[in-house]
Amino acid sequence: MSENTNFIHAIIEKDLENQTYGGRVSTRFPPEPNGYLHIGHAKSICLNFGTAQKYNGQCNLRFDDTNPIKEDTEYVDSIEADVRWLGFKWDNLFFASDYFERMYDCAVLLIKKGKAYVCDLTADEIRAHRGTLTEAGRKSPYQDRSVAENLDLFERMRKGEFADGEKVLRAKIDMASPNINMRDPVLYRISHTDHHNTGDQWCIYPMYDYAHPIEDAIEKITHSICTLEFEDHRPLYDWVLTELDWEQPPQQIEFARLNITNTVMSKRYLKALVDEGTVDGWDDPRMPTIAGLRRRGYTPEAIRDFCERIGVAKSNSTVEIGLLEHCIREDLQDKVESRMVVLDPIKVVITNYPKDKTEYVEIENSKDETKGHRMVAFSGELYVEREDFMEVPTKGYFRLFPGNEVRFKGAYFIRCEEVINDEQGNILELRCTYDPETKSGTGFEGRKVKGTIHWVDAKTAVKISARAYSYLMIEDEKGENVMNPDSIKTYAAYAEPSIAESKAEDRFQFFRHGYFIADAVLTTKDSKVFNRIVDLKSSWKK
RNA sequence: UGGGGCGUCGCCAAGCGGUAAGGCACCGGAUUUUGAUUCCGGCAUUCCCAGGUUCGAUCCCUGGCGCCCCAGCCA
Repeated sequence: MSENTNFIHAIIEKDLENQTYGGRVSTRFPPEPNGYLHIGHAKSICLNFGTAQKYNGQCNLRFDDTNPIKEDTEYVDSIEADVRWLGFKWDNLFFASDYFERMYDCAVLLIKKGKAYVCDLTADEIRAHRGTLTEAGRKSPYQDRSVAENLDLFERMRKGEFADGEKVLRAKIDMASPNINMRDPVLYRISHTDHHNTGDQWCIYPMYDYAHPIEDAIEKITHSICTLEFEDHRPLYDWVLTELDWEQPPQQIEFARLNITNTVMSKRYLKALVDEGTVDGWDDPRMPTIAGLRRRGYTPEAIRDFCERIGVAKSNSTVEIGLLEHCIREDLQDKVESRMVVLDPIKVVITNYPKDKTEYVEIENSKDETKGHRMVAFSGELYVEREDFMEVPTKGYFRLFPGNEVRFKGAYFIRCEEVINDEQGNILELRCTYDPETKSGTGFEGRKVKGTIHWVDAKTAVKISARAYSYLMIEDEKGENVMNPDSIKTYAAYAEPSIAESKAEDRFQFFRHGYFIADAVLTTKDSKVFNRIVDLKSSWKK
């Protein structure tokens, strides 16, 4: 699959060479089901599944559902669908919550070893005892409880004898550690909350730092790949597995999470956009979610290619959104057909074309000859793109302007003879003439024109409401991402009739507008000039 | 001046002591029935800075500087 290698592959190859895990490679993608997956997760998905594939290993999809307050089955369903859509198959699907009993047993073991204790301090008190970045913490007054008492208390915690926040189970490590994560971290908290998977079976839930290494170990994961912010947690990850005497413990490896210009990746922020109704939902085409990108017309291939190109390293970086756009253009380039759509129309009347006549001209569906041709209606009344005409051309402009002749794609040379304006000077229509000699395909060589433009026949065109999407976020003067007030634009557009026959997943290329898919659509050729995505959904579907 | 990371072209990113890959962007030029695509060509004497070791350093050492992360009973 991938040609590129990264530092994680290097670690794995060394482990393979040393037979660290008996030649096994096993990874996992462990999302918490508290939101939809976004492009940042795609990087992790491609890394984990891709790495497993590369070394003939295994990769599990595991829901890290240890905090019932934030989790929901809606999210697990969407996550499964998105991973599958991206083109990956998990070897096993697990829920961290399925290991709760086993985790409980491990906690009991730690207590028996004198490595964990029940603490009655309140959250605030624990914080106060933890010390600061530069000062050591103080030990909890409950740190020296007997094993028997801890065992009893922990069991009663599980039985529901205490209220939320009344007690926690803590690891007994080192309150003076320069690494704050090692200052007797909380292992279990009490939360009388129903869990999406275990219902009301539990009222104590394990913390990430305690649960994750056990989850990995149970699944015999060899390389537990996560993001940079967990680097400081690694000593705790290792501590848990060491105290539990796990053989061939997995190793945690961290990489830099993905940042993209003009894009906010924070799940908290994205959820707020959805909850406040700022966007239509998690799958709004402007969202950086997998579901949003899918509606916007992105293909799994393009997203995977993007993840391959950005690489994997440990330095914080921000990839330009242009690279993602390049990937979708390149992918669609040779697998999609072209259609003519005029987003912002100007009427063109061809004065010397026979009244009431309609002829059909042949236009190729793609540069790829195997995709065939179609017949498109052409008559004396047409629409062309407003930006394909300039009443007063700038230097170098070679599309339509008074006195200039251009080719109408697949049809004739057309010359603009006259501009009809209203009192305000707005262009109402263009009076043009055509030259019958110049019909496409006849081999006319008499003269050349510099420009070719697309058009749509006025009588047969279907009227569509096209939605054009721009970036959801833009940078302000300080370089901070802020909401783009013009992230969406609607056009009363015209399209050739064949568009109306396309299906929800069909994608097309619009001349000079980029690409679109039926249910959403498209990205543009040049994001600086034609930065739009067209959503045809609302219009032609009904 | 607690600890953990990171600093190679505008943006990503290889490189791991032997004399700076690749991609995106950008700039030329050729083809072109859409100023697109395709196609050729250009684009870091230099790797955060300063010393040192070495025949030789982006890679090793020392000292600076800059940026990111950590004080949730979130993940």
